Amino acid sequence: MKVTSKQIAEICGVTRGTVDRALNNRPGISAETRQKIMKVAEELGYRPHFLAQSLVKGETKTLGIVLFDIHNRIFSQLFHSFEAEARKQGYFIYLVLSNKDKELEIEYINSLLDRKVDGIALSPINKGTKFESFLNRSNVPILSFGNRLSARFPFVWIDDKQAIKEAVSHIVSRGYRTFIYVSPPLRNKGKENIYVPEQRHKGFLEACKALTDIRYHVITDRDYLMTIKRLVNEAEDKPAILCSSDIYALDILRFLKTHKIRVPEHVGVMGFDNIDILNYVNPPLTTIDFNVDEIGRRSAELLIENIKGKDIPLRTNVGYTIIDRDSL
Amino acid sequence: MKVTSKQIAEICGVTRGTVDRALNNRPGISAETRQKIMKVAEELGYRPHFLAQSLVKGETKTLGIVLFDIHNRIFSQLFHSFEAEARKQGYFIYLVLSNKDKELEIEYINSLLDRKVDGIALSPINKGTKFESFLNRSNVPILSFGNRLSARFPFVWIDDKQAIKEAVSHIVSRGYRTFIYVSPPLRNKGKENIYVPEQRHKGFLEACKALTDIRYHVITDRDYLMTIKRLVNEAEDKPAILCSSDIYALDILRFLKTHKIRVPEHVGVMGFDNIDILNYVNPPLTTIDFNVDEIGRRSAELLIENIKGKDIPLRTNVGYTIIDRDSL
DNA sequence: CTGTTAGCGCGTTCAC
DNA sequence: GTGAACGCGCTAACAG
Repeated sequence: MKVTSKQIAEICGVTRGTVDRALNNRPGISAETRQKIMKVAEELGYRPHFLAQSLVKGETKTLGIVLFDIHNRIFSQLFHSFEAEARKQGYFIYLVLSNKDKELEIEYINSLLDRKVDGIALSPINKGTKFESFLNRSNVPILSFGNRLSARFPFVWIDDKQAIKEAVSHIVSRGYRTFIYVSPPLRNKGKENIYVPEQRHKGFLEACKALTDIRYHVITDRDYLMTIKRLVNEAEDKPAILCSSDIYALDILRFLKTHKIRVPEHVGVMGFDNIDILNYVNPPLTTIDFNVDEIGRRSAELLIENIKGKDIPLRTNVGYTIIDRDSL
Repeated sequence: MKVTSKQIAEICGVTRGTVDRALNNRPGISAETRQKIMKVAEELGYRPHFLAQSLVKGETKTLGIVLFDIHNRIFSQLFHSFEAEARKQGYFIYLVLSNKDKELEIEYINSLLDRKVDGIALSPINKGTKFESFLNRSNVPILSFGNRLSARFPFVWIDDKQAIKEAVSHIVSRGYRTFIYVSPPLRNKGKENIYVPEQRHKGFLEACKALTDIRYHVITDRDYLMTIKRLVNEAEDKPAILCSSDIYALDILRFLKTHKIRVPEHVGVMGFDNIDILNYVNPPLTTIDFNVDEIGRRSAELLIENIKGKDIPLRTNVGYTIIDRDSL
């Protein structure tokens, strides 16, 4: 079943060196013996032993990708385009899921390194200098997306801060003057890598502070729905609820519906991410779309370039667009 | 940076054989030298070279999983539990996406075999004896889910046929007598592996034929929405639309809403799969839930058992439940 | 042109 | 207890 180059050598009455020259069409071999070897190899269905090749070449043509969440559509979509691009270039992918477990993430990265991946793409949940020096010791190219590490690691994502600012402008242009901003908890700031929600939050604050005649609230509670209800009731004019991700917006839309609060008549809602299920939601949600496929593709592309020794940009932003629908 | 057992041997003034005995705590070594070696290994941050180990051991502790679709929530969820179980047992996963491309699927499987994975979990898009003899030549355990191969390959899934039959009973118990069944195209039957839609379709037909005083239509067109509209208009009594998957149901709900056809007042709708986004849809969709996590977990578990030489069942069904909501 | 040799890093007999 | 030697399957540099 498993035929080796040694066997082919014996059958052809030559040595493995010669077989190798034929198989990898290298110079220094007569057309005649080459043909013969190729024919035998073909007949026997010879396939090189990838591990043995990797061992001697020092490269595995394998990438590791570490995600903290696969249920989030963004990441499964991102994986899809990452994998497609990597495959085109002959790379296979180990996909590992850290589930936002910081220790597991480190354990996984160690295992990937043990397995000699040529590079790692990472949506990190760890942060800080200790973690980064751990990464630096690895000696393989590492690229990040989603949450960011320090400027030393190439990062592919969108400009969250700017995007939120534009969202605020957009909402203001719709006539709103009262904002409710919904974000995941931000208190783990020191411990966990929550770059994305932080950036979006900062963007929101900066946008508001640059405006006059604006009221705004930031909600980061776990049971944010009750807080929202209270704020909506207390509001003097029609408020806009800006969500740091569509998932919150969906939850809120459902909640408002059960409480007979109408969107956009009584309150405006805007999301972020444009996850595909928005197609089936009512009312159609205004949100921010960004090119996830591009993030995946570029990440693979850049990581591989880096593996091949090229310098790559430390920051790559992909585009985004406000998708104007009926919830504002 | 990369420290080998050879280096440790030199430092400790012993040979690699001895180092190996210490590292893999095997007998035949004095406690003293063992301690010394372990200490040095620790200090140098020694990590065994996984490829070299794999090469000599003949196992890679790596599984391949081939999916034809990652955008389908079912599969990303399935991967999640598959990976978690595999990880517990020390396996890493190559995730490859065939995108329903039959040739790509074969190419991928070949590459996985080249890379000496210990086993493959497959949601096949190919079918037939030729494909299966190709798989058989591989000599590694192969397990399937989703679409099925012949009885020679272990299969982990649900009993689609029985589930649909129960769905029909459920709908009948709600008083419906007219059915519209929506399925993906079935004409590729000979070429492509469409086991799941076939089984569900068969189940539907069998259920209907066992009943009297029942009218039913099966729709497999690409633009099924127009057909549905026509059928709903022509129906003498209130029809139930049974969908072979939730995605159709969502599309249909949206379509009906834009045409002012009310659910369930004018027409009933039922889905299949209970994808998580149903939480945000209105009206809440009646559907069939099945234990996807269990499929992923069991698949990994069984595949690994098989790798270890155990016999495993050729068919494993996980449970399902009808989720009764408000669309019927 | 082809054969020989020496690794890649590790596991596993054998002797001593 | 420890060392020496061979093999996993392949690549590559050096002779001839």
